[in-house]
Amino acid sequence: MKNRKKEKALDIRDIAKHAKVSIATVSRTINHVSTVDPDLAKRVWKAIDELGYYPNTQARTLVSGKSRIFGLVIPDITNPFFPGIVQAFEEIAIQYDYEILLTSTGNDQHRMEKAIRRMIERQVDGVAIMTFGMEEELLEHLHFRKMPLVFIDVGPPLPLVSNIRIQYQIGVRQAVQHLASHHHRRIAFVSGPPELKSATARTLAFQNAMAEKGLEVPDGMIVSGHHTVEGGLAAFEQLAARTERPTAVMCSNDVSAIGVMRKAYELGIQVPDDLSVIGFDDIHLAEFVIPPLTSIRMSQTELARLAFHALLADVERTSLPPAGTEYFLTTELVLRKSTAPVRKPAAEPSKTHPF
Amino acid sequence: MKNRKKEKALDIRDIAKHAKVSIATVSRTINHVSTVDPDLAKRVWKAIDELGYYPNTQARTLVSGKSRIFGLVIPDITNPFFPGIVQAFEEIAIQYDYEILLTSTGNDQHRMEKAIRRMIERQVDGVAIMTFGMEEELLEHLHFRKMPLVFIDVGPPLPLVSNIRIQYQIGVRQAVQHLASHHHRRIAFVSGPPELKSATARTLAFQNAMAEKGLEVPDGMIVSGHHTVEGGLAAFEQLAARTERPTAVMCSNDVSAIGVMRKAYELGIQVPDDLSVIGFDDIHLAEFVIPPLTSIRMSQTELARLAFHALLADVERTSLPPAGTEYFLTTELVLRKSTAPVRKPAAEPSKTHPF
DNA sequence: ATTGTTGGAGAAAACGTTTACTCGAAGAGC
DNA sequence: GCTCTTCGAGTAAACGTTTTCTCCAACAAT
Repeated sequence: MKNRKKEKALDIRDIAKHAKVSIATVSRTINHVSTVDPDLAKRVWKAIDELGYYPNTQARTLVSGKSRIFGLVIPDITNPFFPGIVQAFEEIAIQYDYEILLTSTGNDQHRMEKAIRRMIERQVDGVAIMTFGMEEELLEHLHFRKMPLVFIDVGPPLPLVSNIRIQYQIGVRQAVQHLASHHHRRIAFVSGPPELKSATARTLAFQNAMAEKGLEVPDGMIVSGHHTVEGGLAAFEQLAARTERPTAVMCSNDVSAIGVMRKAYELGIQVPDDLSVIGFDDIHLAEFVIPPLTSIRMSQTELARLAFHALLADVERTSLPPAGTEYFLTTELVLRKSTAPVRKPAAEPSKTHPF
Repeated sequence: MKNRKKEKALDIRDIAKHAKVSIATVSRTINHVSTVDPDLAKRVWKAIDELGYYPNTQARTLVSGKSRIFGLVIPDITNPFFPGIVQAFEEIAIQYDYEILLTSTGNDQHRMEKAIRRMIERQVDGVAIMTFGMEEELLEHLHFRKMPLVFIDVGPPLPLVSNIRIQYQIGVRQAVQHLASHHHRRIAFVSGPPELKSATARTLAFQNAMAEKGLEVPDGMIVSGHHTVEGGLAAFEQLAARTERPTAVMCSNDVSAIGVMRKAYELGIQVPDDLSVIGFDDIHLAEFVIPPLTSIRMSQTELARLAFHALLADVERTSLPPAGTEYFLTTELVLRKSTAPVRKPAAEPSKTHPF
């Protein structure tokens, strides 16, 4: 009869009894309410320590209505860009005593919906979404529950949701400028998956920048790399088969850039001498691939920081700025060794080290 | 007076009222208890759907005592090996309706303890730990609460905790054999952080394999790469400065191998012609770096699967195997292009493409 | 017909907290 | 010295579920 499955974990009541105070006092002590007598508090802490008590967050959440959990939805944890963000997000969350419920959707609409549903059921206090493509109905549910929301990159223009807008145009313009100044004219673009809004935004930025420079983008010079290494591989294979091969290719993210570099290498095309490559995201590894990859950088730390604070501002309504704010994140070109001036087509094969 | 902060989310009571049944029936319906009348169940589901009800997991957990959350502790999410595991773990967790509380400790003892504490407070049903170095006291708390535990790689030999033992010796032996058959004698090892048990286990496996082959490992031929690119960089710089430079280097993980390849490149040392490099982990990217990295593979999917099932077996005591089981995961060498036969030291510089 | 069984639905008691609310003691003002 | 505040601790009522228990109806067996 006394033999339950588990020994039944320690209660706030056990602490109260042991410290000879009421449970309310224990609760107040734990929550650092100032009105509790220092002597009593000391007794409580002592009891907590001696007995090895851990408060039950679930019970806490149930009554307080705040779970101190933020959901974080990313498309693909396997793409090194996102772990960087997750890490930064976690670091700041810990500081503020928040927990993260992470989910990697693989760009799958259905999994994303499941994830959001689970997050609601777990009573998250808010969710940051890095991947767009969400059903109206789900969004309505979220909205109906007044769930604090922040969309990173490209979100829907809804009244109360915050957005972090990444200013692609800046970095892309710098990149095109850089390439153009090195006499590149035939510049290809390896885009992301077409259903991903942030990918199409990057593509658009590229097209605009090219137009600004008066450069043409012939048909077939924009091809999807699906934001994966394999995608990059396939994309460049396609590009390389053209009669008029591009002298430079910009990629919608770094891992697909790694893919095109690799395919170029396989085909005996030297980067950067025969082909300039520019990535996007500036993942940590970009600096260390061979040759080091020139990339368009956006700060993962800053992105995470903005997202977290947007959420926080929304849940603690007191602090500014209000929900529905737009935040902006700039991008910039960081030059490394994967680009070079365009060469005369008929030149002899290059020597060895590109740097 | 009626104006609460939020509209107060839907209740199980609202559903009961709307479907004209008792809350017990609603609960039973949701939990698929077979005894509920199909007609009533239909009414309940209809109400749930119409009203857009999401059950409150926190309340559920509170009474049932099961949170359906597993903690997952990894050392560094920034190292691509771990995202692979996280992804596999998440996939299988979702299948079983479990949630993951992920934490990346950065090999920091203190952060790890905090993480574990938070996990206990969140009432996780078990935790998988991929990084060892834990205070006795914390372990005792865990043990005291009968928390299901699985250590991945190198865990403490405790009665009721499961362990997944990775059989390094196999892959390492293959690697040394491979190198030896290509006439390498001076083989260096870039190890991981010395405080990481799994890193020292790999180092030990290397030493044993070398001894088996009758190969010497002179002082200074084992140097720490800290399992990071930067560490690999520094490690090889040190190695390259030796009068007797190694002709091959094995690394305790892939990212440090990427570091040594990069440093070699900087120094004008060709991989694989002048230097053979073998990594460890076989991350996805290993196949795509230049040259493709030969590595010692262990299946991330399998690792995650084993860990999850170990935990699951422990929480649902019915199913075998029991808690405290040891699982084994093999490793194997996967050959790519970063190794080659040792060359005569005085040979001329290599041509260009290694493959 | 009467009594047992069975099966399924509802009532009510947990689960471990926070948070009004209550209440007594101590200090201030007259 | 008496009432009026103020302050801090304890009591009790939530929070949204699951789950045990109770109860009633229906059906089987005598």
